[in-house]
Formats: sequence, C-alpha cells, structure tokens
Amino acid sequence: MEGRIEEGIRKGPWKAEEDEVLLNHVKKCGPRDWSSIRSKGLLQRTGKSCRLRWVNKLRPNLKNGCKFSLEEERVVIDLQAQFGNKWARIATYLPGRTDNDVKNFWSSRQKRLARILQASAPTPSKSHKNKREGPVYDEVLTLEAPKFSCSSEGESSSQAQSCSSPTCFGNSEIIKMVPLPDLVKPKLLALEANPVQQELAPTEKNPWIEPQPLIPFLQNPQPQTDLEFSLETQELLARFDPYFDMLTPLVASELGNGGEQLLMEPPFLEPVGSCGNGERDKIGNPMTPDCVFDDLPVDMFDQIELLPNSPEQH
DNA sequence: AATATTACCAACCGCGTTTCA
DNA sequence: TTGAAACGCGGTTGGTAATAT
Repeated sequence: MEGRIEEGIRKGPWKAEEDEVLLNHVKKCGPRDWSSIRSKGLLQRTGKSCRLRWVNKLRPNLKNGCKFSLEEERVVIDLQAQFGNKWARIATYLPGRTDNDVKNFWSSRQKRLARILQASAPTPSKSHKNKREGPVYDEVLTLEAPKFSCSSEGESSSQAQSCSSPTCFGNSEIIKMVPLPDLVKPKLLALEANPVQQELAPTEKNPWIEPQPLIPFLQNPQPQTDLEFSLETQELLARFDPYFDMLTPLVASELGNGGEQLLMEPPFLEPVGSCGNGERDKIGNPMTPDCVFDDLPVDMFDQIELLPNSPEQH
C-alpha cells in the first residue's frame, strides 16, 4: 500500500529512503526530537510515527523476522501473568524484542488458544444433552469469571471490586463459560483464602447433572476483597495460563469427573506435555491440546460464550 | 488451481504522562 | 503553577504471507 498523504503528513508503510533519513537523524541527534524531523522538512511523518519506526524496526540489535523462541515464549507468559499487559515492561526482559513484538505475539497466542477451545466445543446441533442421564438445562448457565489484574501496580482495584458483585460469583444462575485459565483463577484465589474449605471433595453426583453452577467452588464464594495475589499465587497463575493443557485434571476434577486432588502441586507443575496426572499417552507422546478436551464432559462447551475481548471468529 | 482461513506483523490512534517554557 | 507540546504505551486495524480445504 502506498503511504497516503494528508495535509502534508505521510502515513503507511515506510520506504527505504525514509528509513535512511530517519537513521541519519538519529545518528546526528540521537533517538529524540522526533517532531523536529517533520518541522525540518526531513520527512513528511509525524514525530510519533518516526519514533515508532525507530523503536520497532530501525533500532539496533532488534530480532526482526525472528520467531519467539520457547524460552522467550515462557518469559512472556510468566511476565504477562505477573505484570499484566505491560508490554513495554515485559519487552525489557527480552533483548531485541519490542513491546509491539510482545503484544503481537501474545495476541496471536490468545487467538490460537481461543480457536482451539472453540474448535473443541461441540456445535449446538451436536448437543450431547441426551447422552447423559438427569435433567437437561433449559437455561444457559453462566459463570462470569472475574477479571483479574495480576499487576503489582495497583491497577486491580476497579476490576477487583466487580468481583464482589452477586452476579460474579456463585449466586448467579447465569454462567458464562470462559477460557480455561480464567476458570482457574478464582479457584486459586479461593484456595489462597481458605485452602481447606475449598478443597473439592469428590461426590457421587455428577455436578453437571444438577442445575447448579458448573464450577462447584463458585457456589460458596469467599468474599474476596483483596485480589492482590501472593507471589506464590501469581507464580501459579503464570504457570496455569500458559500451559493450559495441564488444566485437564484440574478442570476435570472441578467438574466432578473423577475428583482428583487439586493439582496445586506436582504433577501440576510438570513440564508441558504432561496431562497433569504424570502420564503421557499410551505411546509416550506428550498430550496434545486437543486431548485436553477429551477428558471433559462432552457438553461442557455447549454454552461457551467468548468474552467481549475474545478475538472475533472469522 | 482457486478460494477460504489463519497467522503474523507493521502501523495508526487515543489517551495518559512527562517535560518545558 | 499552568498549559501546550512531546513522548510513551496499550489497543486496534488492516495488509500480506502461509496454510488448509
């Protein structure tokens, strides 16, 4: 696409000549005075645009065109859990990566996970309602997972407050299925508040059969006035989120599907590929993301509704 | 081979913060 | 002290390449 010019301001993709001009400017003046580039007539770009070009593409030692390594991926995942969407901050831990790189990487990853989740959800026409004994839900049960900020910068207050509303925890009959990692976060908080009471006891009844909130622990919410995570919890969340294939046993137990112990301990922290019970599949291959959903109740996904910030489906 | 879908990435925009006259 | 300009950050958009059907 050709750059367009509006009122003497050029936009769109950068040409090599423009890059050269910008580099010359930085050589002379350093990475500052971006606005002077236009005022001097060097380029028809805004200072903002110049700075962005420099930071994202022209800066020395950038890893342009280089995919994120596993180690970098792990760092991003851990830091995102710790800092939230502070991409610039996270990027400081990744030499050669820009905030834009990190942001794009994370966005793609989120889309990928959402798509996997979506793909694993049976379509309404394939509803498995009749495959199971017991009453059939007439209403959509929703669980509105609280939005958490793991930031240590006091950004969580407004969001945290929303989680004390009745519609957020437990009492609501309306349950909105959310991406798995979000399902887990309240549990971690609850455990942190009251590890004993929140322990899930296996019951003979399948909680899916009775019209109760899908996630048992949410029925008796612990008032969570302070949503600041302990470092330990943050660490757990950081590990939860990225390696969500580890969630299988946890979610399965949440759903009364076997009632394993809560996996707040190894094997939960086993390497990616483990399905959390310390086993691999029969031929020794790491469990794939798809296998995750094989262990879940078949109609778990019937009511999935992606959150507003979920990527739109194409 | 053609078309649709997905992934990736560059760039823009809005807004909050910082700097400086 | 204050207001404007500059800067920085996060969210979003749109284009293109890669892959799937």
